Amino acid sequence: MAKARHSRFDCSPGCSVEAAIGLIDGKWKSVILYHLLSGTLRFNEIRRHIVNVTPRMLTNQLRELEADGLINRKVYAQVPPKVEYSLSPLGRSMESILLALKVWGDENIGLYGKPTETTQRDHEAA
Amino acid sequence: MAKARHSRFDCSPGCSVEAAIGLIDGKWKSVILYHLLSGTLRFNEIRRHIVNVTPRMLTNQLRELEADGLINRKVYAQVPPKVEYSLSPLGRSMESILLALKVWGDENIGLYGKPTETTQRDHEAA
DNA sequence: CATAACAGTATCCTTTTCGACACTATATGC
DNA sequence: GCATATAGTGTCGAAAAGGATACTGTTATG
Repeated sequence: MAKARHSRFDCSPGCSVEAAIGLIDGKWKSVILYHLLSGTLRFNEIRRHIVNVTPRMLTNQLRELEADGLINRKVYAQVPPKVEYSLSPLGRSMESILLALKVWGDENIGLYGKPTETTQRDHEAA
Repeated sequence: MAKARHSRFDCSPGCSVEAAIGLIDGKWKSVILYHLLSGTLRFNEIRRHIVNVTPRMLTNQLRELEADGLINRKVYAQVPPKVEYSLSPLGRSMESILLALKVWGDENIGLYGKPTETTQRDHEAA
């Protein structure tokens, strides 16, 4: 977001759904938020939690989350630098959504990133 | 999805969150699913619900949703053609997520597509 | 003296996404 | 005989997103 991929809000009434996911799409945003649910983290701590994220992308995603008011960034005037990221109250208010996504994902998604065949059969059978 | 923008699943344990939103990101997917919550719709009915979507994009998004097993596509051997789209059981299982996104969006997002100032203050005040 | 840790930047490049626009075939209604 | 509705497809191009790699300055540690 912040440069709004989902930015046409004249599509009532589904638009608020779009707008909401617009804030958490972007390759790494939801994972970042998910990890911050457990508490404040420093830049490199997040990096270690999320393998494969480059510093450039991490900065980028964190800045967008901050711009959207979902996280707080606290800089300590130290050297070497210390920067802490934490959920803002607004970010915290997404907790139930993030947890719902996690539960759904755990139940329905295989390691290859697609709903599993068996899952689909389970649902068909139901 | 289907060509997996969110496709690195070695990032345990937040990866299932990513995987789940990976299925519903893509410019129009969540809105489509949201509208299908109310029942089966034909191609042009969806088009009318979602202003601004081009037929090309709508086809594209519907095919990906179908490939991911979230919706069913039923073609009637008629002319002029008749094609009905409906949620699969797997798609239906996302209902609570979609509704949660809608509620959150309604509460926190202004018409410009960003969290409202007042909303952020409300949360700060809380 | 050299190295590691911190929190990033800068530059370049490729891939993906999205939108505009034109076009298809057939049957029905006027 | 012409327009309209159906459910799309095809091509093109612009813009955005994302990845690779190298680099910054300072301090503590060995």
